[in-house]
Amino acid sequence: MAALPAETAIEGLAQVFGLLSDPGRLRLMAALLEGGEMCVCDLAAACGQSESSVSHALRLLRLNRVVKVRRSGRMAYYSLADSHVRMLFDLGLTHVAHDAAGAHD
Amino acid sequence: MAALPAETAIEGLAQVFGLLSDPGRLRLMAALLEGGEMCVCDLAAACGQSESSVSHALRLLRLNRVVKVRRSGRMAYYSLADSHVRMLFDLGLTHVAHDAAGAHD
DNA sequence: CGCGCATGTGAAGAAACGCTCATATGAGCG
DNA sequence: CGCTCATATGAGCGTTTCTTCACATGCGCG
Repeated sequence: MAALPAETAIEGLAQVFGLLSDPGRLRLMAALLEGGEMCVCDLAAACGQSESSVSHALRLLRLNRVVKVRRSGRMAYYSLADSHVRMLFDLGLTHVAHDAAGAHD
Repeated sequence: MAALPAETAIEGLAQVFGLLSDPGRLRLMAALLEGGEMCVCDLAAACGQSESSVSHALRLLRLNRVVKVRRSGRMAYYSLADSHVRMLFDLGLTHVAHDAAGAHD
């Protein structure tokens, strides 16, 4: 990684932030931040989404190592894979708060 | 903010991360992180985008207080509004690096 | 003082995204 | 053993988002 590592990095960043740009996925992550570990149906109920869309969303998050899954019988228990999400949340909220306080469109 | 501040916060977070989910905008922000303050045409040249799309992108970023503008004659010099972007960048890159190292799909 | 460059904006087409419906797999239970 | 529940996946559709083109504004220069 010498010439333009920025290019690959930029693409990766866009992908990661893209995962965080959907309210539905954000709710799932927020629920996991609070609940620690939850199964798909509880997640769906807690976030007010269909189990299908939750499953689709979790697949994306799983493929990007944002969440991890533990299986027990026919249940799948999801949890956050690392602490980056919490930091990203807090940092994002800081900007949102600052933004709302300052001004907006 | 008592009952469900989460809902408003979630929407705000999604919007902020949505701004960061586009490679074009990310490149602009990266250029500003390095260059400090740049005009639209230099930004367009540095990021390999049309001046029009740069102008559109900068408008979004401006409306969300991510960048600020200083006008001098017919030129418009843009710079980052605060340090959140740099922190978000670093944190995002940490996840990308960790993700790439661990595994992916 | 009119022409050109830097920038800003609106509209339209293309592409990406998320949601829902239908269906598949696999585990537990009667 | 067959049925049902929890989850996973694929296809189709509606909506949003990005890019481009065309044109508007405003400053500076000859």
